[in-house]
Amino acid sequence: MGTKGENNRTRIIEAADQLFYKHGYNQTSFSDIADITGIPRGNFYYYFKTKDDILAAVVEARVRQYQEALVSCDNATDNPGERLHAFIDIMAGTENSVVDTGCPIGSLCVELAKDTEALQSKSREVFVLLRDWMSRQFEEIGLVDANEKAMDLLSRMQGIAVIACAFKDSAYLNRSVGDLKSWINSLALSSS
Amino acid sequence: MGTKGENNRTRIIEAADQLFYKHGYNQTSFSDIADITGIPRGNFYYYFKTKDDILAAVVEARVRQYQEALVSCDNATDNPGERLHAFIDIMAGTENSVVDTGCPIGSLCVELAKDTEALQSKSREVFVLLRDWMSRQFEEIGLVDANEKAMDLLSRMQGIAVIACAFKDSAYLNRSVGDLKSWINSLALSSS
DNA sequence: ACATAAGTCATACGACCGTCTAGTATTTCC
DNA sequence: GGAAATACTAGACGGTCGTATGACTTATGT
Repeated sequence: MGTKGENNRTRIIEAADQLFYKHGYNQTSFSDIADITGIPRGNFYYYFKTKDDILAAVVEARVRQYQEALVSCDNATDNPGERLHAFIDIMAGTENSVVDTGCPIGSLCVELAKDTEALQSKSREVFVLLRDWMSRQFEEIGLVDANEKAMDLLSRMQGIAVIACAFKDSAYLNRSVGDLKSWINSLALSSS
Repeated sequence: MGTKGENNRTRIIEAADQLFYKHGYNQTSFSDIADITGIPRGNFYYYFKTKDDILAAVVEARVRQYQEALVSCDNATDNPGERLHAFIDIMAGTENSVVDTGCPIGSLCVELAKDTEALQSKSREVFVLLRDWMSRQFEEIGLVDANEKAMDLLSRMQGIAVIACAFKDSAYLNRSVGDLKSWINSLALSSS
């Protein structure tokens, strides 16, 4: 495949990524993507056979992107608690987007839970990546129920995103991010 | 307005309520509602001028329904902690639906956050009702930050719903409901 | 009883959806 | 330098969407 082909493909994925987040998967049309990229609507079929294929490519791009983010959390410090803090700060850093539109991962999963099972399990892949990484951090802290704590952390972050978005309340988001970090600190203390 | 007219109107709202939950607002068409109710699609315009009007009616119906549920929580016991437990049990009682489709309130709010502001603030009304009621319970417990605790409880319930739904994990939901009740108990203890 | 309104219905509109195809450029390689 | 493969384009298809309208039927009030 030539460079131009790869380039167009990538631009479609990037535009779709934004739009799936800002307007949802079902509410994003090929025309919307065409308007942003300048690539005519009719020839998306050349790059992707179906809209579902675009979703799969977007999810795979997000997985790669979060993998990189987790690596930089890993490199930032040797302390697993601080690593988790660093990850939480990623969400806090996108405060405005979260309040406007919710969590990109969570909102996609919830939307696709109302669609086909195939789309749903695809969208779950990002959550699985995060959960496994979080579980590894809690393990390193020394918790026996690391996997459960990972689910809890994921859950609390999702709850914060939903409520901050529903109430358009960034003050709540910031307070809760602080609470979350304190919770992690208390877990680290109690296991040492 | 005659009784037959009211009857059809109500049947439309009830069918829309189900469908907005199971398939989402945007993914529910007038045809879908027509198929369930048997009322011809073209005919909806008589009862509701726009689709947004149907949403407003559905949200108002949900507010009334939750108001009744909260009254029955109020009547069940004088202990505010137990009242909160009773409310949590409502979610636990719909376990299968939550795992399949998520929280009816939260998923609607997140979906409509990607639409117009008008739809968004309408859908928020249910959350406001619950938050205020929860806040009153925490006040009665004796907490000075009752409103913040109400937001936290709402948030944790939403997080549980999102994660249980995304991972299709009802075991996680049940464990977390238990954790939530313990958390409420510990709040009640620490303030007495 | 009859006029007026409320309720019901079938049909159609224009717009947009995701998908597909037939054809045109462009590159690759013998 | 010409053929074969690859990259790209534009237009059109059948379908469904939310909305609107005009006519028909039933109920209401006098």
